[in-house]
Amino acid sequence: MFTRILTKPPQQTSYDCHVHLLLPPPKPRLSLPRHAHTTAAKPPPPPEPPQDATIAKLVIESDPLSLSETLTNPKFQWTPHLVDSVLKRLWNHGPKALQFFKHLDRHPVYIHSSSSFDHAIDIAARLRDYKTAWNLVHRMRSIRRGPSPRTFAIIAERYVAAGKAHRAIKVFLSMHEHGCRQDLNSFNTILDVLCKSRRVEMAYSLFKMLRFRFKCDSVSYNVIANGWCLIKRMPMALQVFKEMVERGVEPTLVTYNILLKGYFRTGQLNEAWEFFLEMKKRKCEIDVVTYTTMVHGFGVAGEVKRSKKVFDMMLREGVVPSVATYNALIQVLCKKDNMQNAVLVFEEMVRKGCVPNSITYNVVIRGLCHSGDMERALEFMVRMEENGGQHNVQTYNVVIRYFCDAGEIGKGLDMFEKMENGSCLPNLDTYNIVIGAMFLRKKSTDLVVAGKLLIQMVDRGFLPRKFTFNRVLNGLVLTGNQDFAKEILRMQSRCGRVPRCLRL
DNA sequence: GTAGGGTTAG
Repeated sequence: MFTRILTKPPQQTSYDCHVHLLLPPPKPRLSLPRHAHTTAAKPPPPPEPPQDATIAKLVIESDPLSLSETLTNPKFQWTPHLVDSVLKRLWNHGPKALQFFKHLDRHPVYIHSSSSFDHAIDIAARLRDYKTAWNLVHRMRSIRRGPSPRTFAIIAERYVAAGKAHRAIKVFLSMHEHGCRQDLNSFNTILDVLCKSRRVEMAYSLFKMLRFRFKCDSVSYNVIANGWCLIKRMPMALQVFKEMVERGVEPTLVTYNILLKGYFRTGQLNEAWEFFLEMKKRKCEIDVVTYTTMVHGFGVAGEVKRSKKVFDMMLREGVVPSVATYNALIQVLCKKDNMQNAVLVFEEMVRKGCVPNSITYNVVIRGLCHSGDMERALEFMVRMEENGGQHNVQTYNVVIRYFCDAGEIGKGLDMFEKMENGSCLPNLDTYNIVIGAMFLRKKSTDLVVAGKLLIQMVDRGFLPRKFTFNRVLNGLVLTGNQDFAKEILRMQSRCGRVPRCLRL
């Protein structure tokens, strides 16, 4: 059945309206106004200062060869903040982001700030282009803009994420060779990077090896205890807590909150409650984080009543709920109660003057999508924008996913298209969702779109999984698109570890 | 931006 449909010749279908999106990028539409050519009689009004979104779009659409010239146009008033914003906008188009950074680095007057260097290094390392990353480190040193401990934390984090935890530790140990001092803060940071990436054993060994050299403090112990909690090894977390007390380092409220969260993570609700009571008994100054942990912990475990009780207790005790507290409660109601109540709490927080953030909106939108109410989900998307919250990639991913799951592929693709226009670039998840959806309708033309999306994502510095490549290749071969399949096969062999497009 | 709470699905 499947192959019979797919071997039919491609037909013109309604989705063709989306295809233009996936064709080679259009010629730059954003050209600079040419005031120089206007008659001298009336000087034109001063042009609007270019915003980061406009610049990001310009960078994406412009030819790399003319980019340098474009960026040196005196119209652009470069500031570190503007450059950082543009880099953030281009986060999901790493090669273009680096192109932008490198071209602007040749600007006759403007000099990149250390924070822009850090962003660029982060982007290069995320693309696993370590050569570029280190070149940038040397460049920033040569113009005395760093590198800072922050720079090394970024590089270490990227190495760990790429499965190179040992390189990360080497980076930390060699910081001083790059003119950056090792201190307790940077030690705590490397421990945290390892722990957050679940390399807790390694962090603990490093900690035991160097704890006297750096005179470890409560932060170091908290980082390690939190690491054990993250991988649900409460006995180890408690042991670290014990060691801490034995060595005369005073546990803080942060320590208690970490352990409390650990009990919830491991599903030990009674222990969590006992621990909370103990905290109260010891006159520990319980704060909003403690309560948020409880509201979330009980709620996601299905104990909605207890979750609400804790929320009320918090109000009685005069602790003011934060956005995170409301987000926790709303999420709990979305998942374990019903959407009416979740929306009621949303309205209540607004009434009380607590401003919902993008996480709040995304939680509500996801809940509405999940309950099948796409219409209200879209209403909340509008509301989000009206209240100054920009849709982020998570917002789009949720809505696109649910449209596709509901079989409304066209609406999903419309949303995907809207993202590009609204200056929110798709990330790896988005591509996986949309490419996956191209197999649902069993249409031969959908597979061509899948192929084009695959090429686009590689161009933008994402490495698709082997599974994705094979799936698209098989689909194209089965539908008689041999030539296109060959093109994708060539791309696959080219893209290896570092995408070709990175070589500037 | 040295540590703790809130967005991912099945």
